[in-house]
Amino acid sequence: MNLEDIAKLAGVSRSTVSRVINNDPRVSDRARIRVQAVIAEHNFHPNAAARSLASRRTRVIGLVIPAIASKIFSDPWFPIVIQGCMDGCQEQDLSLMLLMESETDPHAANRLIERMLRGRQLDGVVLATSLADTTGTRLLQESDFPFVVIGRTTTIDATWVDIDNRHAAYLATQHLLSHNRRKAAMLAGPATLVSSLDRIDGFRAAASDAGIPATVHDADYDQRRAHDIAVSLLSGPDAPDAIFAASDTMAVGVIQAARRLGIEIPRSLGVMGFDDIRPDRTAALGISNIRQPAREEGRRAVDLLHARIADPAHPHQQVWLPTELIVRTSCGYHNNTEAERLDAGVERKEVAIGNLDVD
Amino acid sequence: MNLEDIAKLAGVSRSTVSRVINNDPRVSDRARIRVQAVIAEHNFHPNAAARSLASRRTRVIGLVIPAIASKIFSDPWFPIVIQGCMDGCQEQDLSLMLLMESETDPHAANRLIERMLRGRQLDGVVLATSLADTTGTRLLQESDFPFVVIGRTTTIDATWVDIDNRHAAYLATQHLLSHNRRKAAMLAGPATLVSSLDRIDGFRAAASDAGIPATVHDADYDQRRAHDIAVSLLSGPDAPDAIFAASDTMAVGVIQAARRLGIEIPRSLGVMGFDDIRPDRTAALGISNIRQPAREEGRRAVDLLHARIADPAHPHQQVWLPTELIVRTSCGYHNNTEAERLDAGVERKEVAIGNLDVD
DNA sequence: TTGTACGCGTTATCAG
DNA sequence: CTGATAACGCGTACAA
Repeated sequence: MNLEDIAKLAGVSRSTVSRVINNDPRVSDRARIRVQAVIAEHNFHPNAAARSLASRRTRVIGLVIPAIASKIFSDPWFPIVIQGCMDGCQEQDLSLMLLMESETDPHAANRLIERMLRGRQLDGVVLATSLADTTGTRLLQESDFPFVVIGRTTTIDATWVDIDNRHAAYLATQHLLSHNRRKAAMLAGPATLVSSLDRIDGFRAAASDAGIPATVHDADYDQRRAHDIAVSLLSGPDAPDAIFAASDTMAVGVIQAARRLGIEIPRSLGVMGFDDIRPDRTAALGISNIRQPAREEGRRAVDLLHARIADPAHPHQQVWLPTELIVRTSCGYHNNTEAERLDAGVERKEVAIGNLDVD
Repeated sequence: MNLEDIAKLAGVSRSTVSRVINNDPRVSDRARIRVQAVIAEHNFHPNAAARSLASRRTRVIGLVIPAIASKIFSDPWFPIVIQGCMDGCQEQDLSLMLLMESETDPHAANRLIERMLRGRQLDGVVLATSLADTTGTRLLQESDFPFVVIGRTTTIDATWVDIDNRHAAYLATQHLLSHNRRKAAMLAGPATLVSSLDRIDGFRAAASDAGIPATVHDADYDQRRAHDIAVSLLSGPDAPDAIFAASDTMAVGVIQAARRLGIEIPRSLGVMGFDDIRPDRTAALGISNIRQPAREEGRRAVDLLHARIADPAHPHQQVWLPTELIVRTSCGYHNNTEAERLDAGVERKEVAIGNLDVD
């Protein structure tokens, strides 16, 4: 069943049917109604391939997941971003294709992308995370292929959506150090991500402004590595009494380490997290952190991409999404009101008692 | 740039170029080499839409995520399955499209799928989880549209890949009850999933065979709900001394509850989990559980689908993937060797017994 | 082994 | 507002 068949049944030409399907206003109500009836009756759906062959549009966009993110895949952030992208696609009536770099063969990714681009399978792509190394992005840019990055770009002009990681990390660190801490450490994500660098930046600036010595350690967004590094730091000489983990996952690792070593949180050690993707968990552990609108990041990225596909000549847009400092108890108790609520053991919204159940 | 252009440059006809691209053996080496050179030189990639319009194949498959799974999305199982599907696609040179049911509008999903099917965007779909209610699947079946389910089907004949949830749950429960327990409870996933029902089945059978009273409670794969239910059970009269959580996430909720109530694990309470997607976490908490090959489930599903697309007439295939009982410490200490290792605080490998190789 | 010619199902252009 | 008709880029019988 195709346009021609529908046209015959409705007693009109193929063109008219096409116009009805594409909501072209130049159709009489009479014809439109007849055609719509036939379409509904036969549950007709136009052939996508023929459509995109003729229109040069596929209404499919890709979500490119860098190999590094495949670790992050087990991190809660990523699935939520996917969900956000799907939200956006649903709103814009687009389809979402998943493109993942192979962990083994780094070239496979570029070949895949190239095939997608030049084969015109996709109208555009969302890059799931902004990499410090933008050689991959260059290909897209030179081909004038529409793309949007989740995370700001540093070396090229592009359309992106991001949170202000530097500022957020600054505020987080400021809060972390607000209880007479002497020495700070940060467990950071991989330096290949712009977001990691920004968070490190914010941390360093805040520590410096507070006049507190600080060190940074790459824990690769891994709970276990965070745990191990924390154990090593906390049991070594001149141990830090404040640790900023660049993700909640890593913060949990720190808490596990503290427990193992019998270090009391927040009295002897302040811990700050990042993400708050699963508030139930972080709340249960009392982890103070920065809340990041992961789902909204995905949604907005798709929005921006859709706009960019519609008008590739439009200047690049940059969107900052807000974050929120969530104060719980892992950095210290902050006022009487809170302490009272805690003592009363009432249903604590964002406030948790010092009972740090390990994840 | 298209086939015609390449043909001209190579001094052959369009057909020959097409043959080269599709690895048709009926091409002279001389022509093949010339064509391949031109293709490489111009970095040519055939237009996907034109290809699928002519060949009636898209080389794209869909991964259908039921609305219920959107909660599961934050559960580690799901992202890993996606990864597995991508592995499979990479091997078979397919693309993966994500189809998610809307959480709000249940009909939107069917419309989406219908559009995909009848619009011939997809060669087939993988259904991410087997639902007890198969009305959605009927549509696919009646349309003779190739599909594979992750999770066995109960009311229809279909191709699927699954683990033996019932048997695994039976063994898990058996192990859980192997330390003089008096009363068992299970925190189950939603009854809309076949896997939930199977696990409940296995649990009930094992408890019954052991002559131990047992209750089942729906905790919806949610850590918080599991925690709350566990608190209520454990602080009520006639509290259970053995709890089987149908996911590790829920097991963590139980452990949190036990901690809060000062109940010692495993002495006063045995806890059993399921999944072992993140062995680092479960190992850190000492959770005994069933290990499920999530990534492999995704990969195999794609394999099966690919085969089914190639030969739709082939009888349905059913694949059982093996699980593994992972014994840690949350159900009790099992022998001196292990107890010693634990006391010595050495790195405990996991001890696996009853290795269930089914397949 | 190679080339010709037609068909795949739409969209888009243009004349009416 | 409507209907021919020409692309769109490729696969594939069929003929050579």
